[in-house]
Amino acid sequence: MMHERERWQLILSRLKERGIVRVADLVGLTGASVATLRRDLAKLEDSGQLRRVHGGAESVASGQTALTATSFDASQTINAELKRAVACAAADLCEDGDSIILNAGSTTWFMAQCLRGHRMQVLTNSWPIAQELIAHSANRVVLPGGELYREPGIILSPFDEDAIQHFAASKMFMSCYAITPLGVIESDPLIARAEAKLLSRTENLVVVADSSKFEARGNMVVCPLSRVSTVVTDTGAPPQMVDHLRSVGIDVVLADPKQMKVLSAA
Amino acid sequence: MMHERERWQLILSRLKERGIVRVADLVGLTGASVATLRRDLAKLEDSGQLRRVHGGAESVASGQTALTATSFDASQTINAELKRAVACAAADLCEDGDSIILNAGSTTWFMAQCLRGHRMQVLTNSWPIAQELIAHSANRVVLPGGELYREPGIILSPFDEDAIQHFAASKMFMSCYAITPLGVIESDPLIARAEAKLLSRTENLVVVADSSKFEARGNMVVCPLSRVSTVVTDTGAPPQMVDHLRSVGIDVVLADPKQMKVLSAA
DNA sequence: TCTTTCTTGATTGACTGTGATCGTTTCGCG
DNA sequence: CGCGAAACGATCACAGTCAATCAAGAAAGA
Repeated sequence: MMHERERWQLILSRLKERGIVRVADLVGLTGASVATLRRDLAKLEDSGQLRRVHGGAESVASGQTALTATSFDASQTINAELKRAVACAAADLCEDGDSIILNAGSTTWFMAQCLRGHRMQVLTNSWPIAQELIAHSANRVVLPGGELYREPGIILSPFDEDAIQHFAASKMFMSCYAITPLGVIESDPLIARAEAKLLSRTENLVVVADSSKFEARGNMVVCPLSRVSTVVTDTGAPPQMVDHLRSVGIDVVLADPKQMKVLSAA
Repeated sequence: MMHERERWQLILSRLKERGIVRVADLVGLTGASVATLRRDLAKLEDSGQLRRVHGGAESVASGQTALTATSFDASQTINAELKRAVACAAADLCEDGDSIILNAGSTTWFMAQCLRGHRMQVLTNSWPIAQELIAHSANRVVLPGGELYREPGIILSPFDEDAIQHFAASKMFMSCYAITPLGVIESDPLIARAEAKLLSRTENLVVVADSSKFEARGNMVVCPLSRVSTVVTDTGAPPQMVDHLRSVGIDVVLADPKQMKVLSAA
């Protein structure tokens, strides 16, 4: 006999994977009866952890917010090796005593893991990054005000007044949806706005983007390339794109995922 | 025969491995009787090290960091029963759709646990409360901007500009250091200031304070009693203090820790 | 040694979660 | 539009679990 909470965990994890579950599937998955599973779904809906639909339940995240951002755990698995290498190389650009900004993103989250030994001031609008830094590093953490969106773990605010207007950073490390000759691209207007707001607190923008980010996609331009000081990517980046970036005066750092260390810096 | 502490260690380590333990499992694991193990679980829950559920107990930090555990171990052990009763009674004052404020405090943290079924907007400057609400409830969470202080898990900012200036709450629930005829008392000036700032976003102040909070101590007055609408405390509160609060027009709710439900409301 | 206190284990009645069975509602297809 | 199949909510009986109580044993102190 499986415990109630175990079933809940199982249901929620399955829901996270697929976005929707059917009661019949859950019967096979948990071994419980349909009546019990219906009760489970009712309770989980009461506590807001899913939304029931006819035939099963769907993830509450998909319909709850207007954000198009993907769930954090999901994006974490895509190109994890590349992102880790890029994050590691970016972390090498930091020094103790710096004040830096990390926007919400999987690459910056990997970067936060590389900052365990550092002692800096870090401004971030990402809940998981703040969590990582507070729990496992000596860095000071500053947060912007706003609503905490559950599923992407991002703090967003529609207002301009904010305590972070008093924050001055030596560098901002920005993870993005894509980077093209038009500039740094995001897919969601609210997120783009939040990143632009963070960007106003520094003059030095370091874009961290693994080589898959050089495809043109997305539609919200956060800032033009002229605003970018440095791009940290991996050795798989398209050479003509690297050349172009360098031709407009951007430092490009290429991290080798095999060696997990910096190979070249323009 | 196994010693009490050995069992506790065993229970907690098992809880760390899996996210959940059943009483029946523990019988086989420790050799003790179910009655003893129930008592163990009750004690461990009182000290905040796990959460009892029907059939056993689950990890209090499912997917969370050690932050909540470390920051609340100290205050959680003090009057946990009273605080839980007070928190539960205070949660009954909330309705779905409300916008409320919870300041950082152990009583308000217990209260957050009572809000699992609710659907409200909650503004809080407490990291562990935000964590609890995001992970286990359907409530929306709003955070003020500022620095996140590690050990108490509080977000503080020396500046006035903040996105929360756009927040309007129907109620604020305030946990405090003490409450005296002079008003609501805190021990730290920075915390007092943060609470005063939160307080400015609502007209309705509900102070949640177990009966031990009526001793005069501390030195920072957050606000006078005239600002207080309601006090939620337990049946152990000094009668003359209850009378005095009522004489100045404050609603007093007395929660009975034995029955875990509201007995009287003035 | 005797007493006091604490811990333990068994018993009781009440409660909760579970699964099966109803009748009803909803969905999908012709 | 109407029909059948599937899904749903309500209800009931059963099993497992819970809190309270009491008695027995162990540990600590006088």
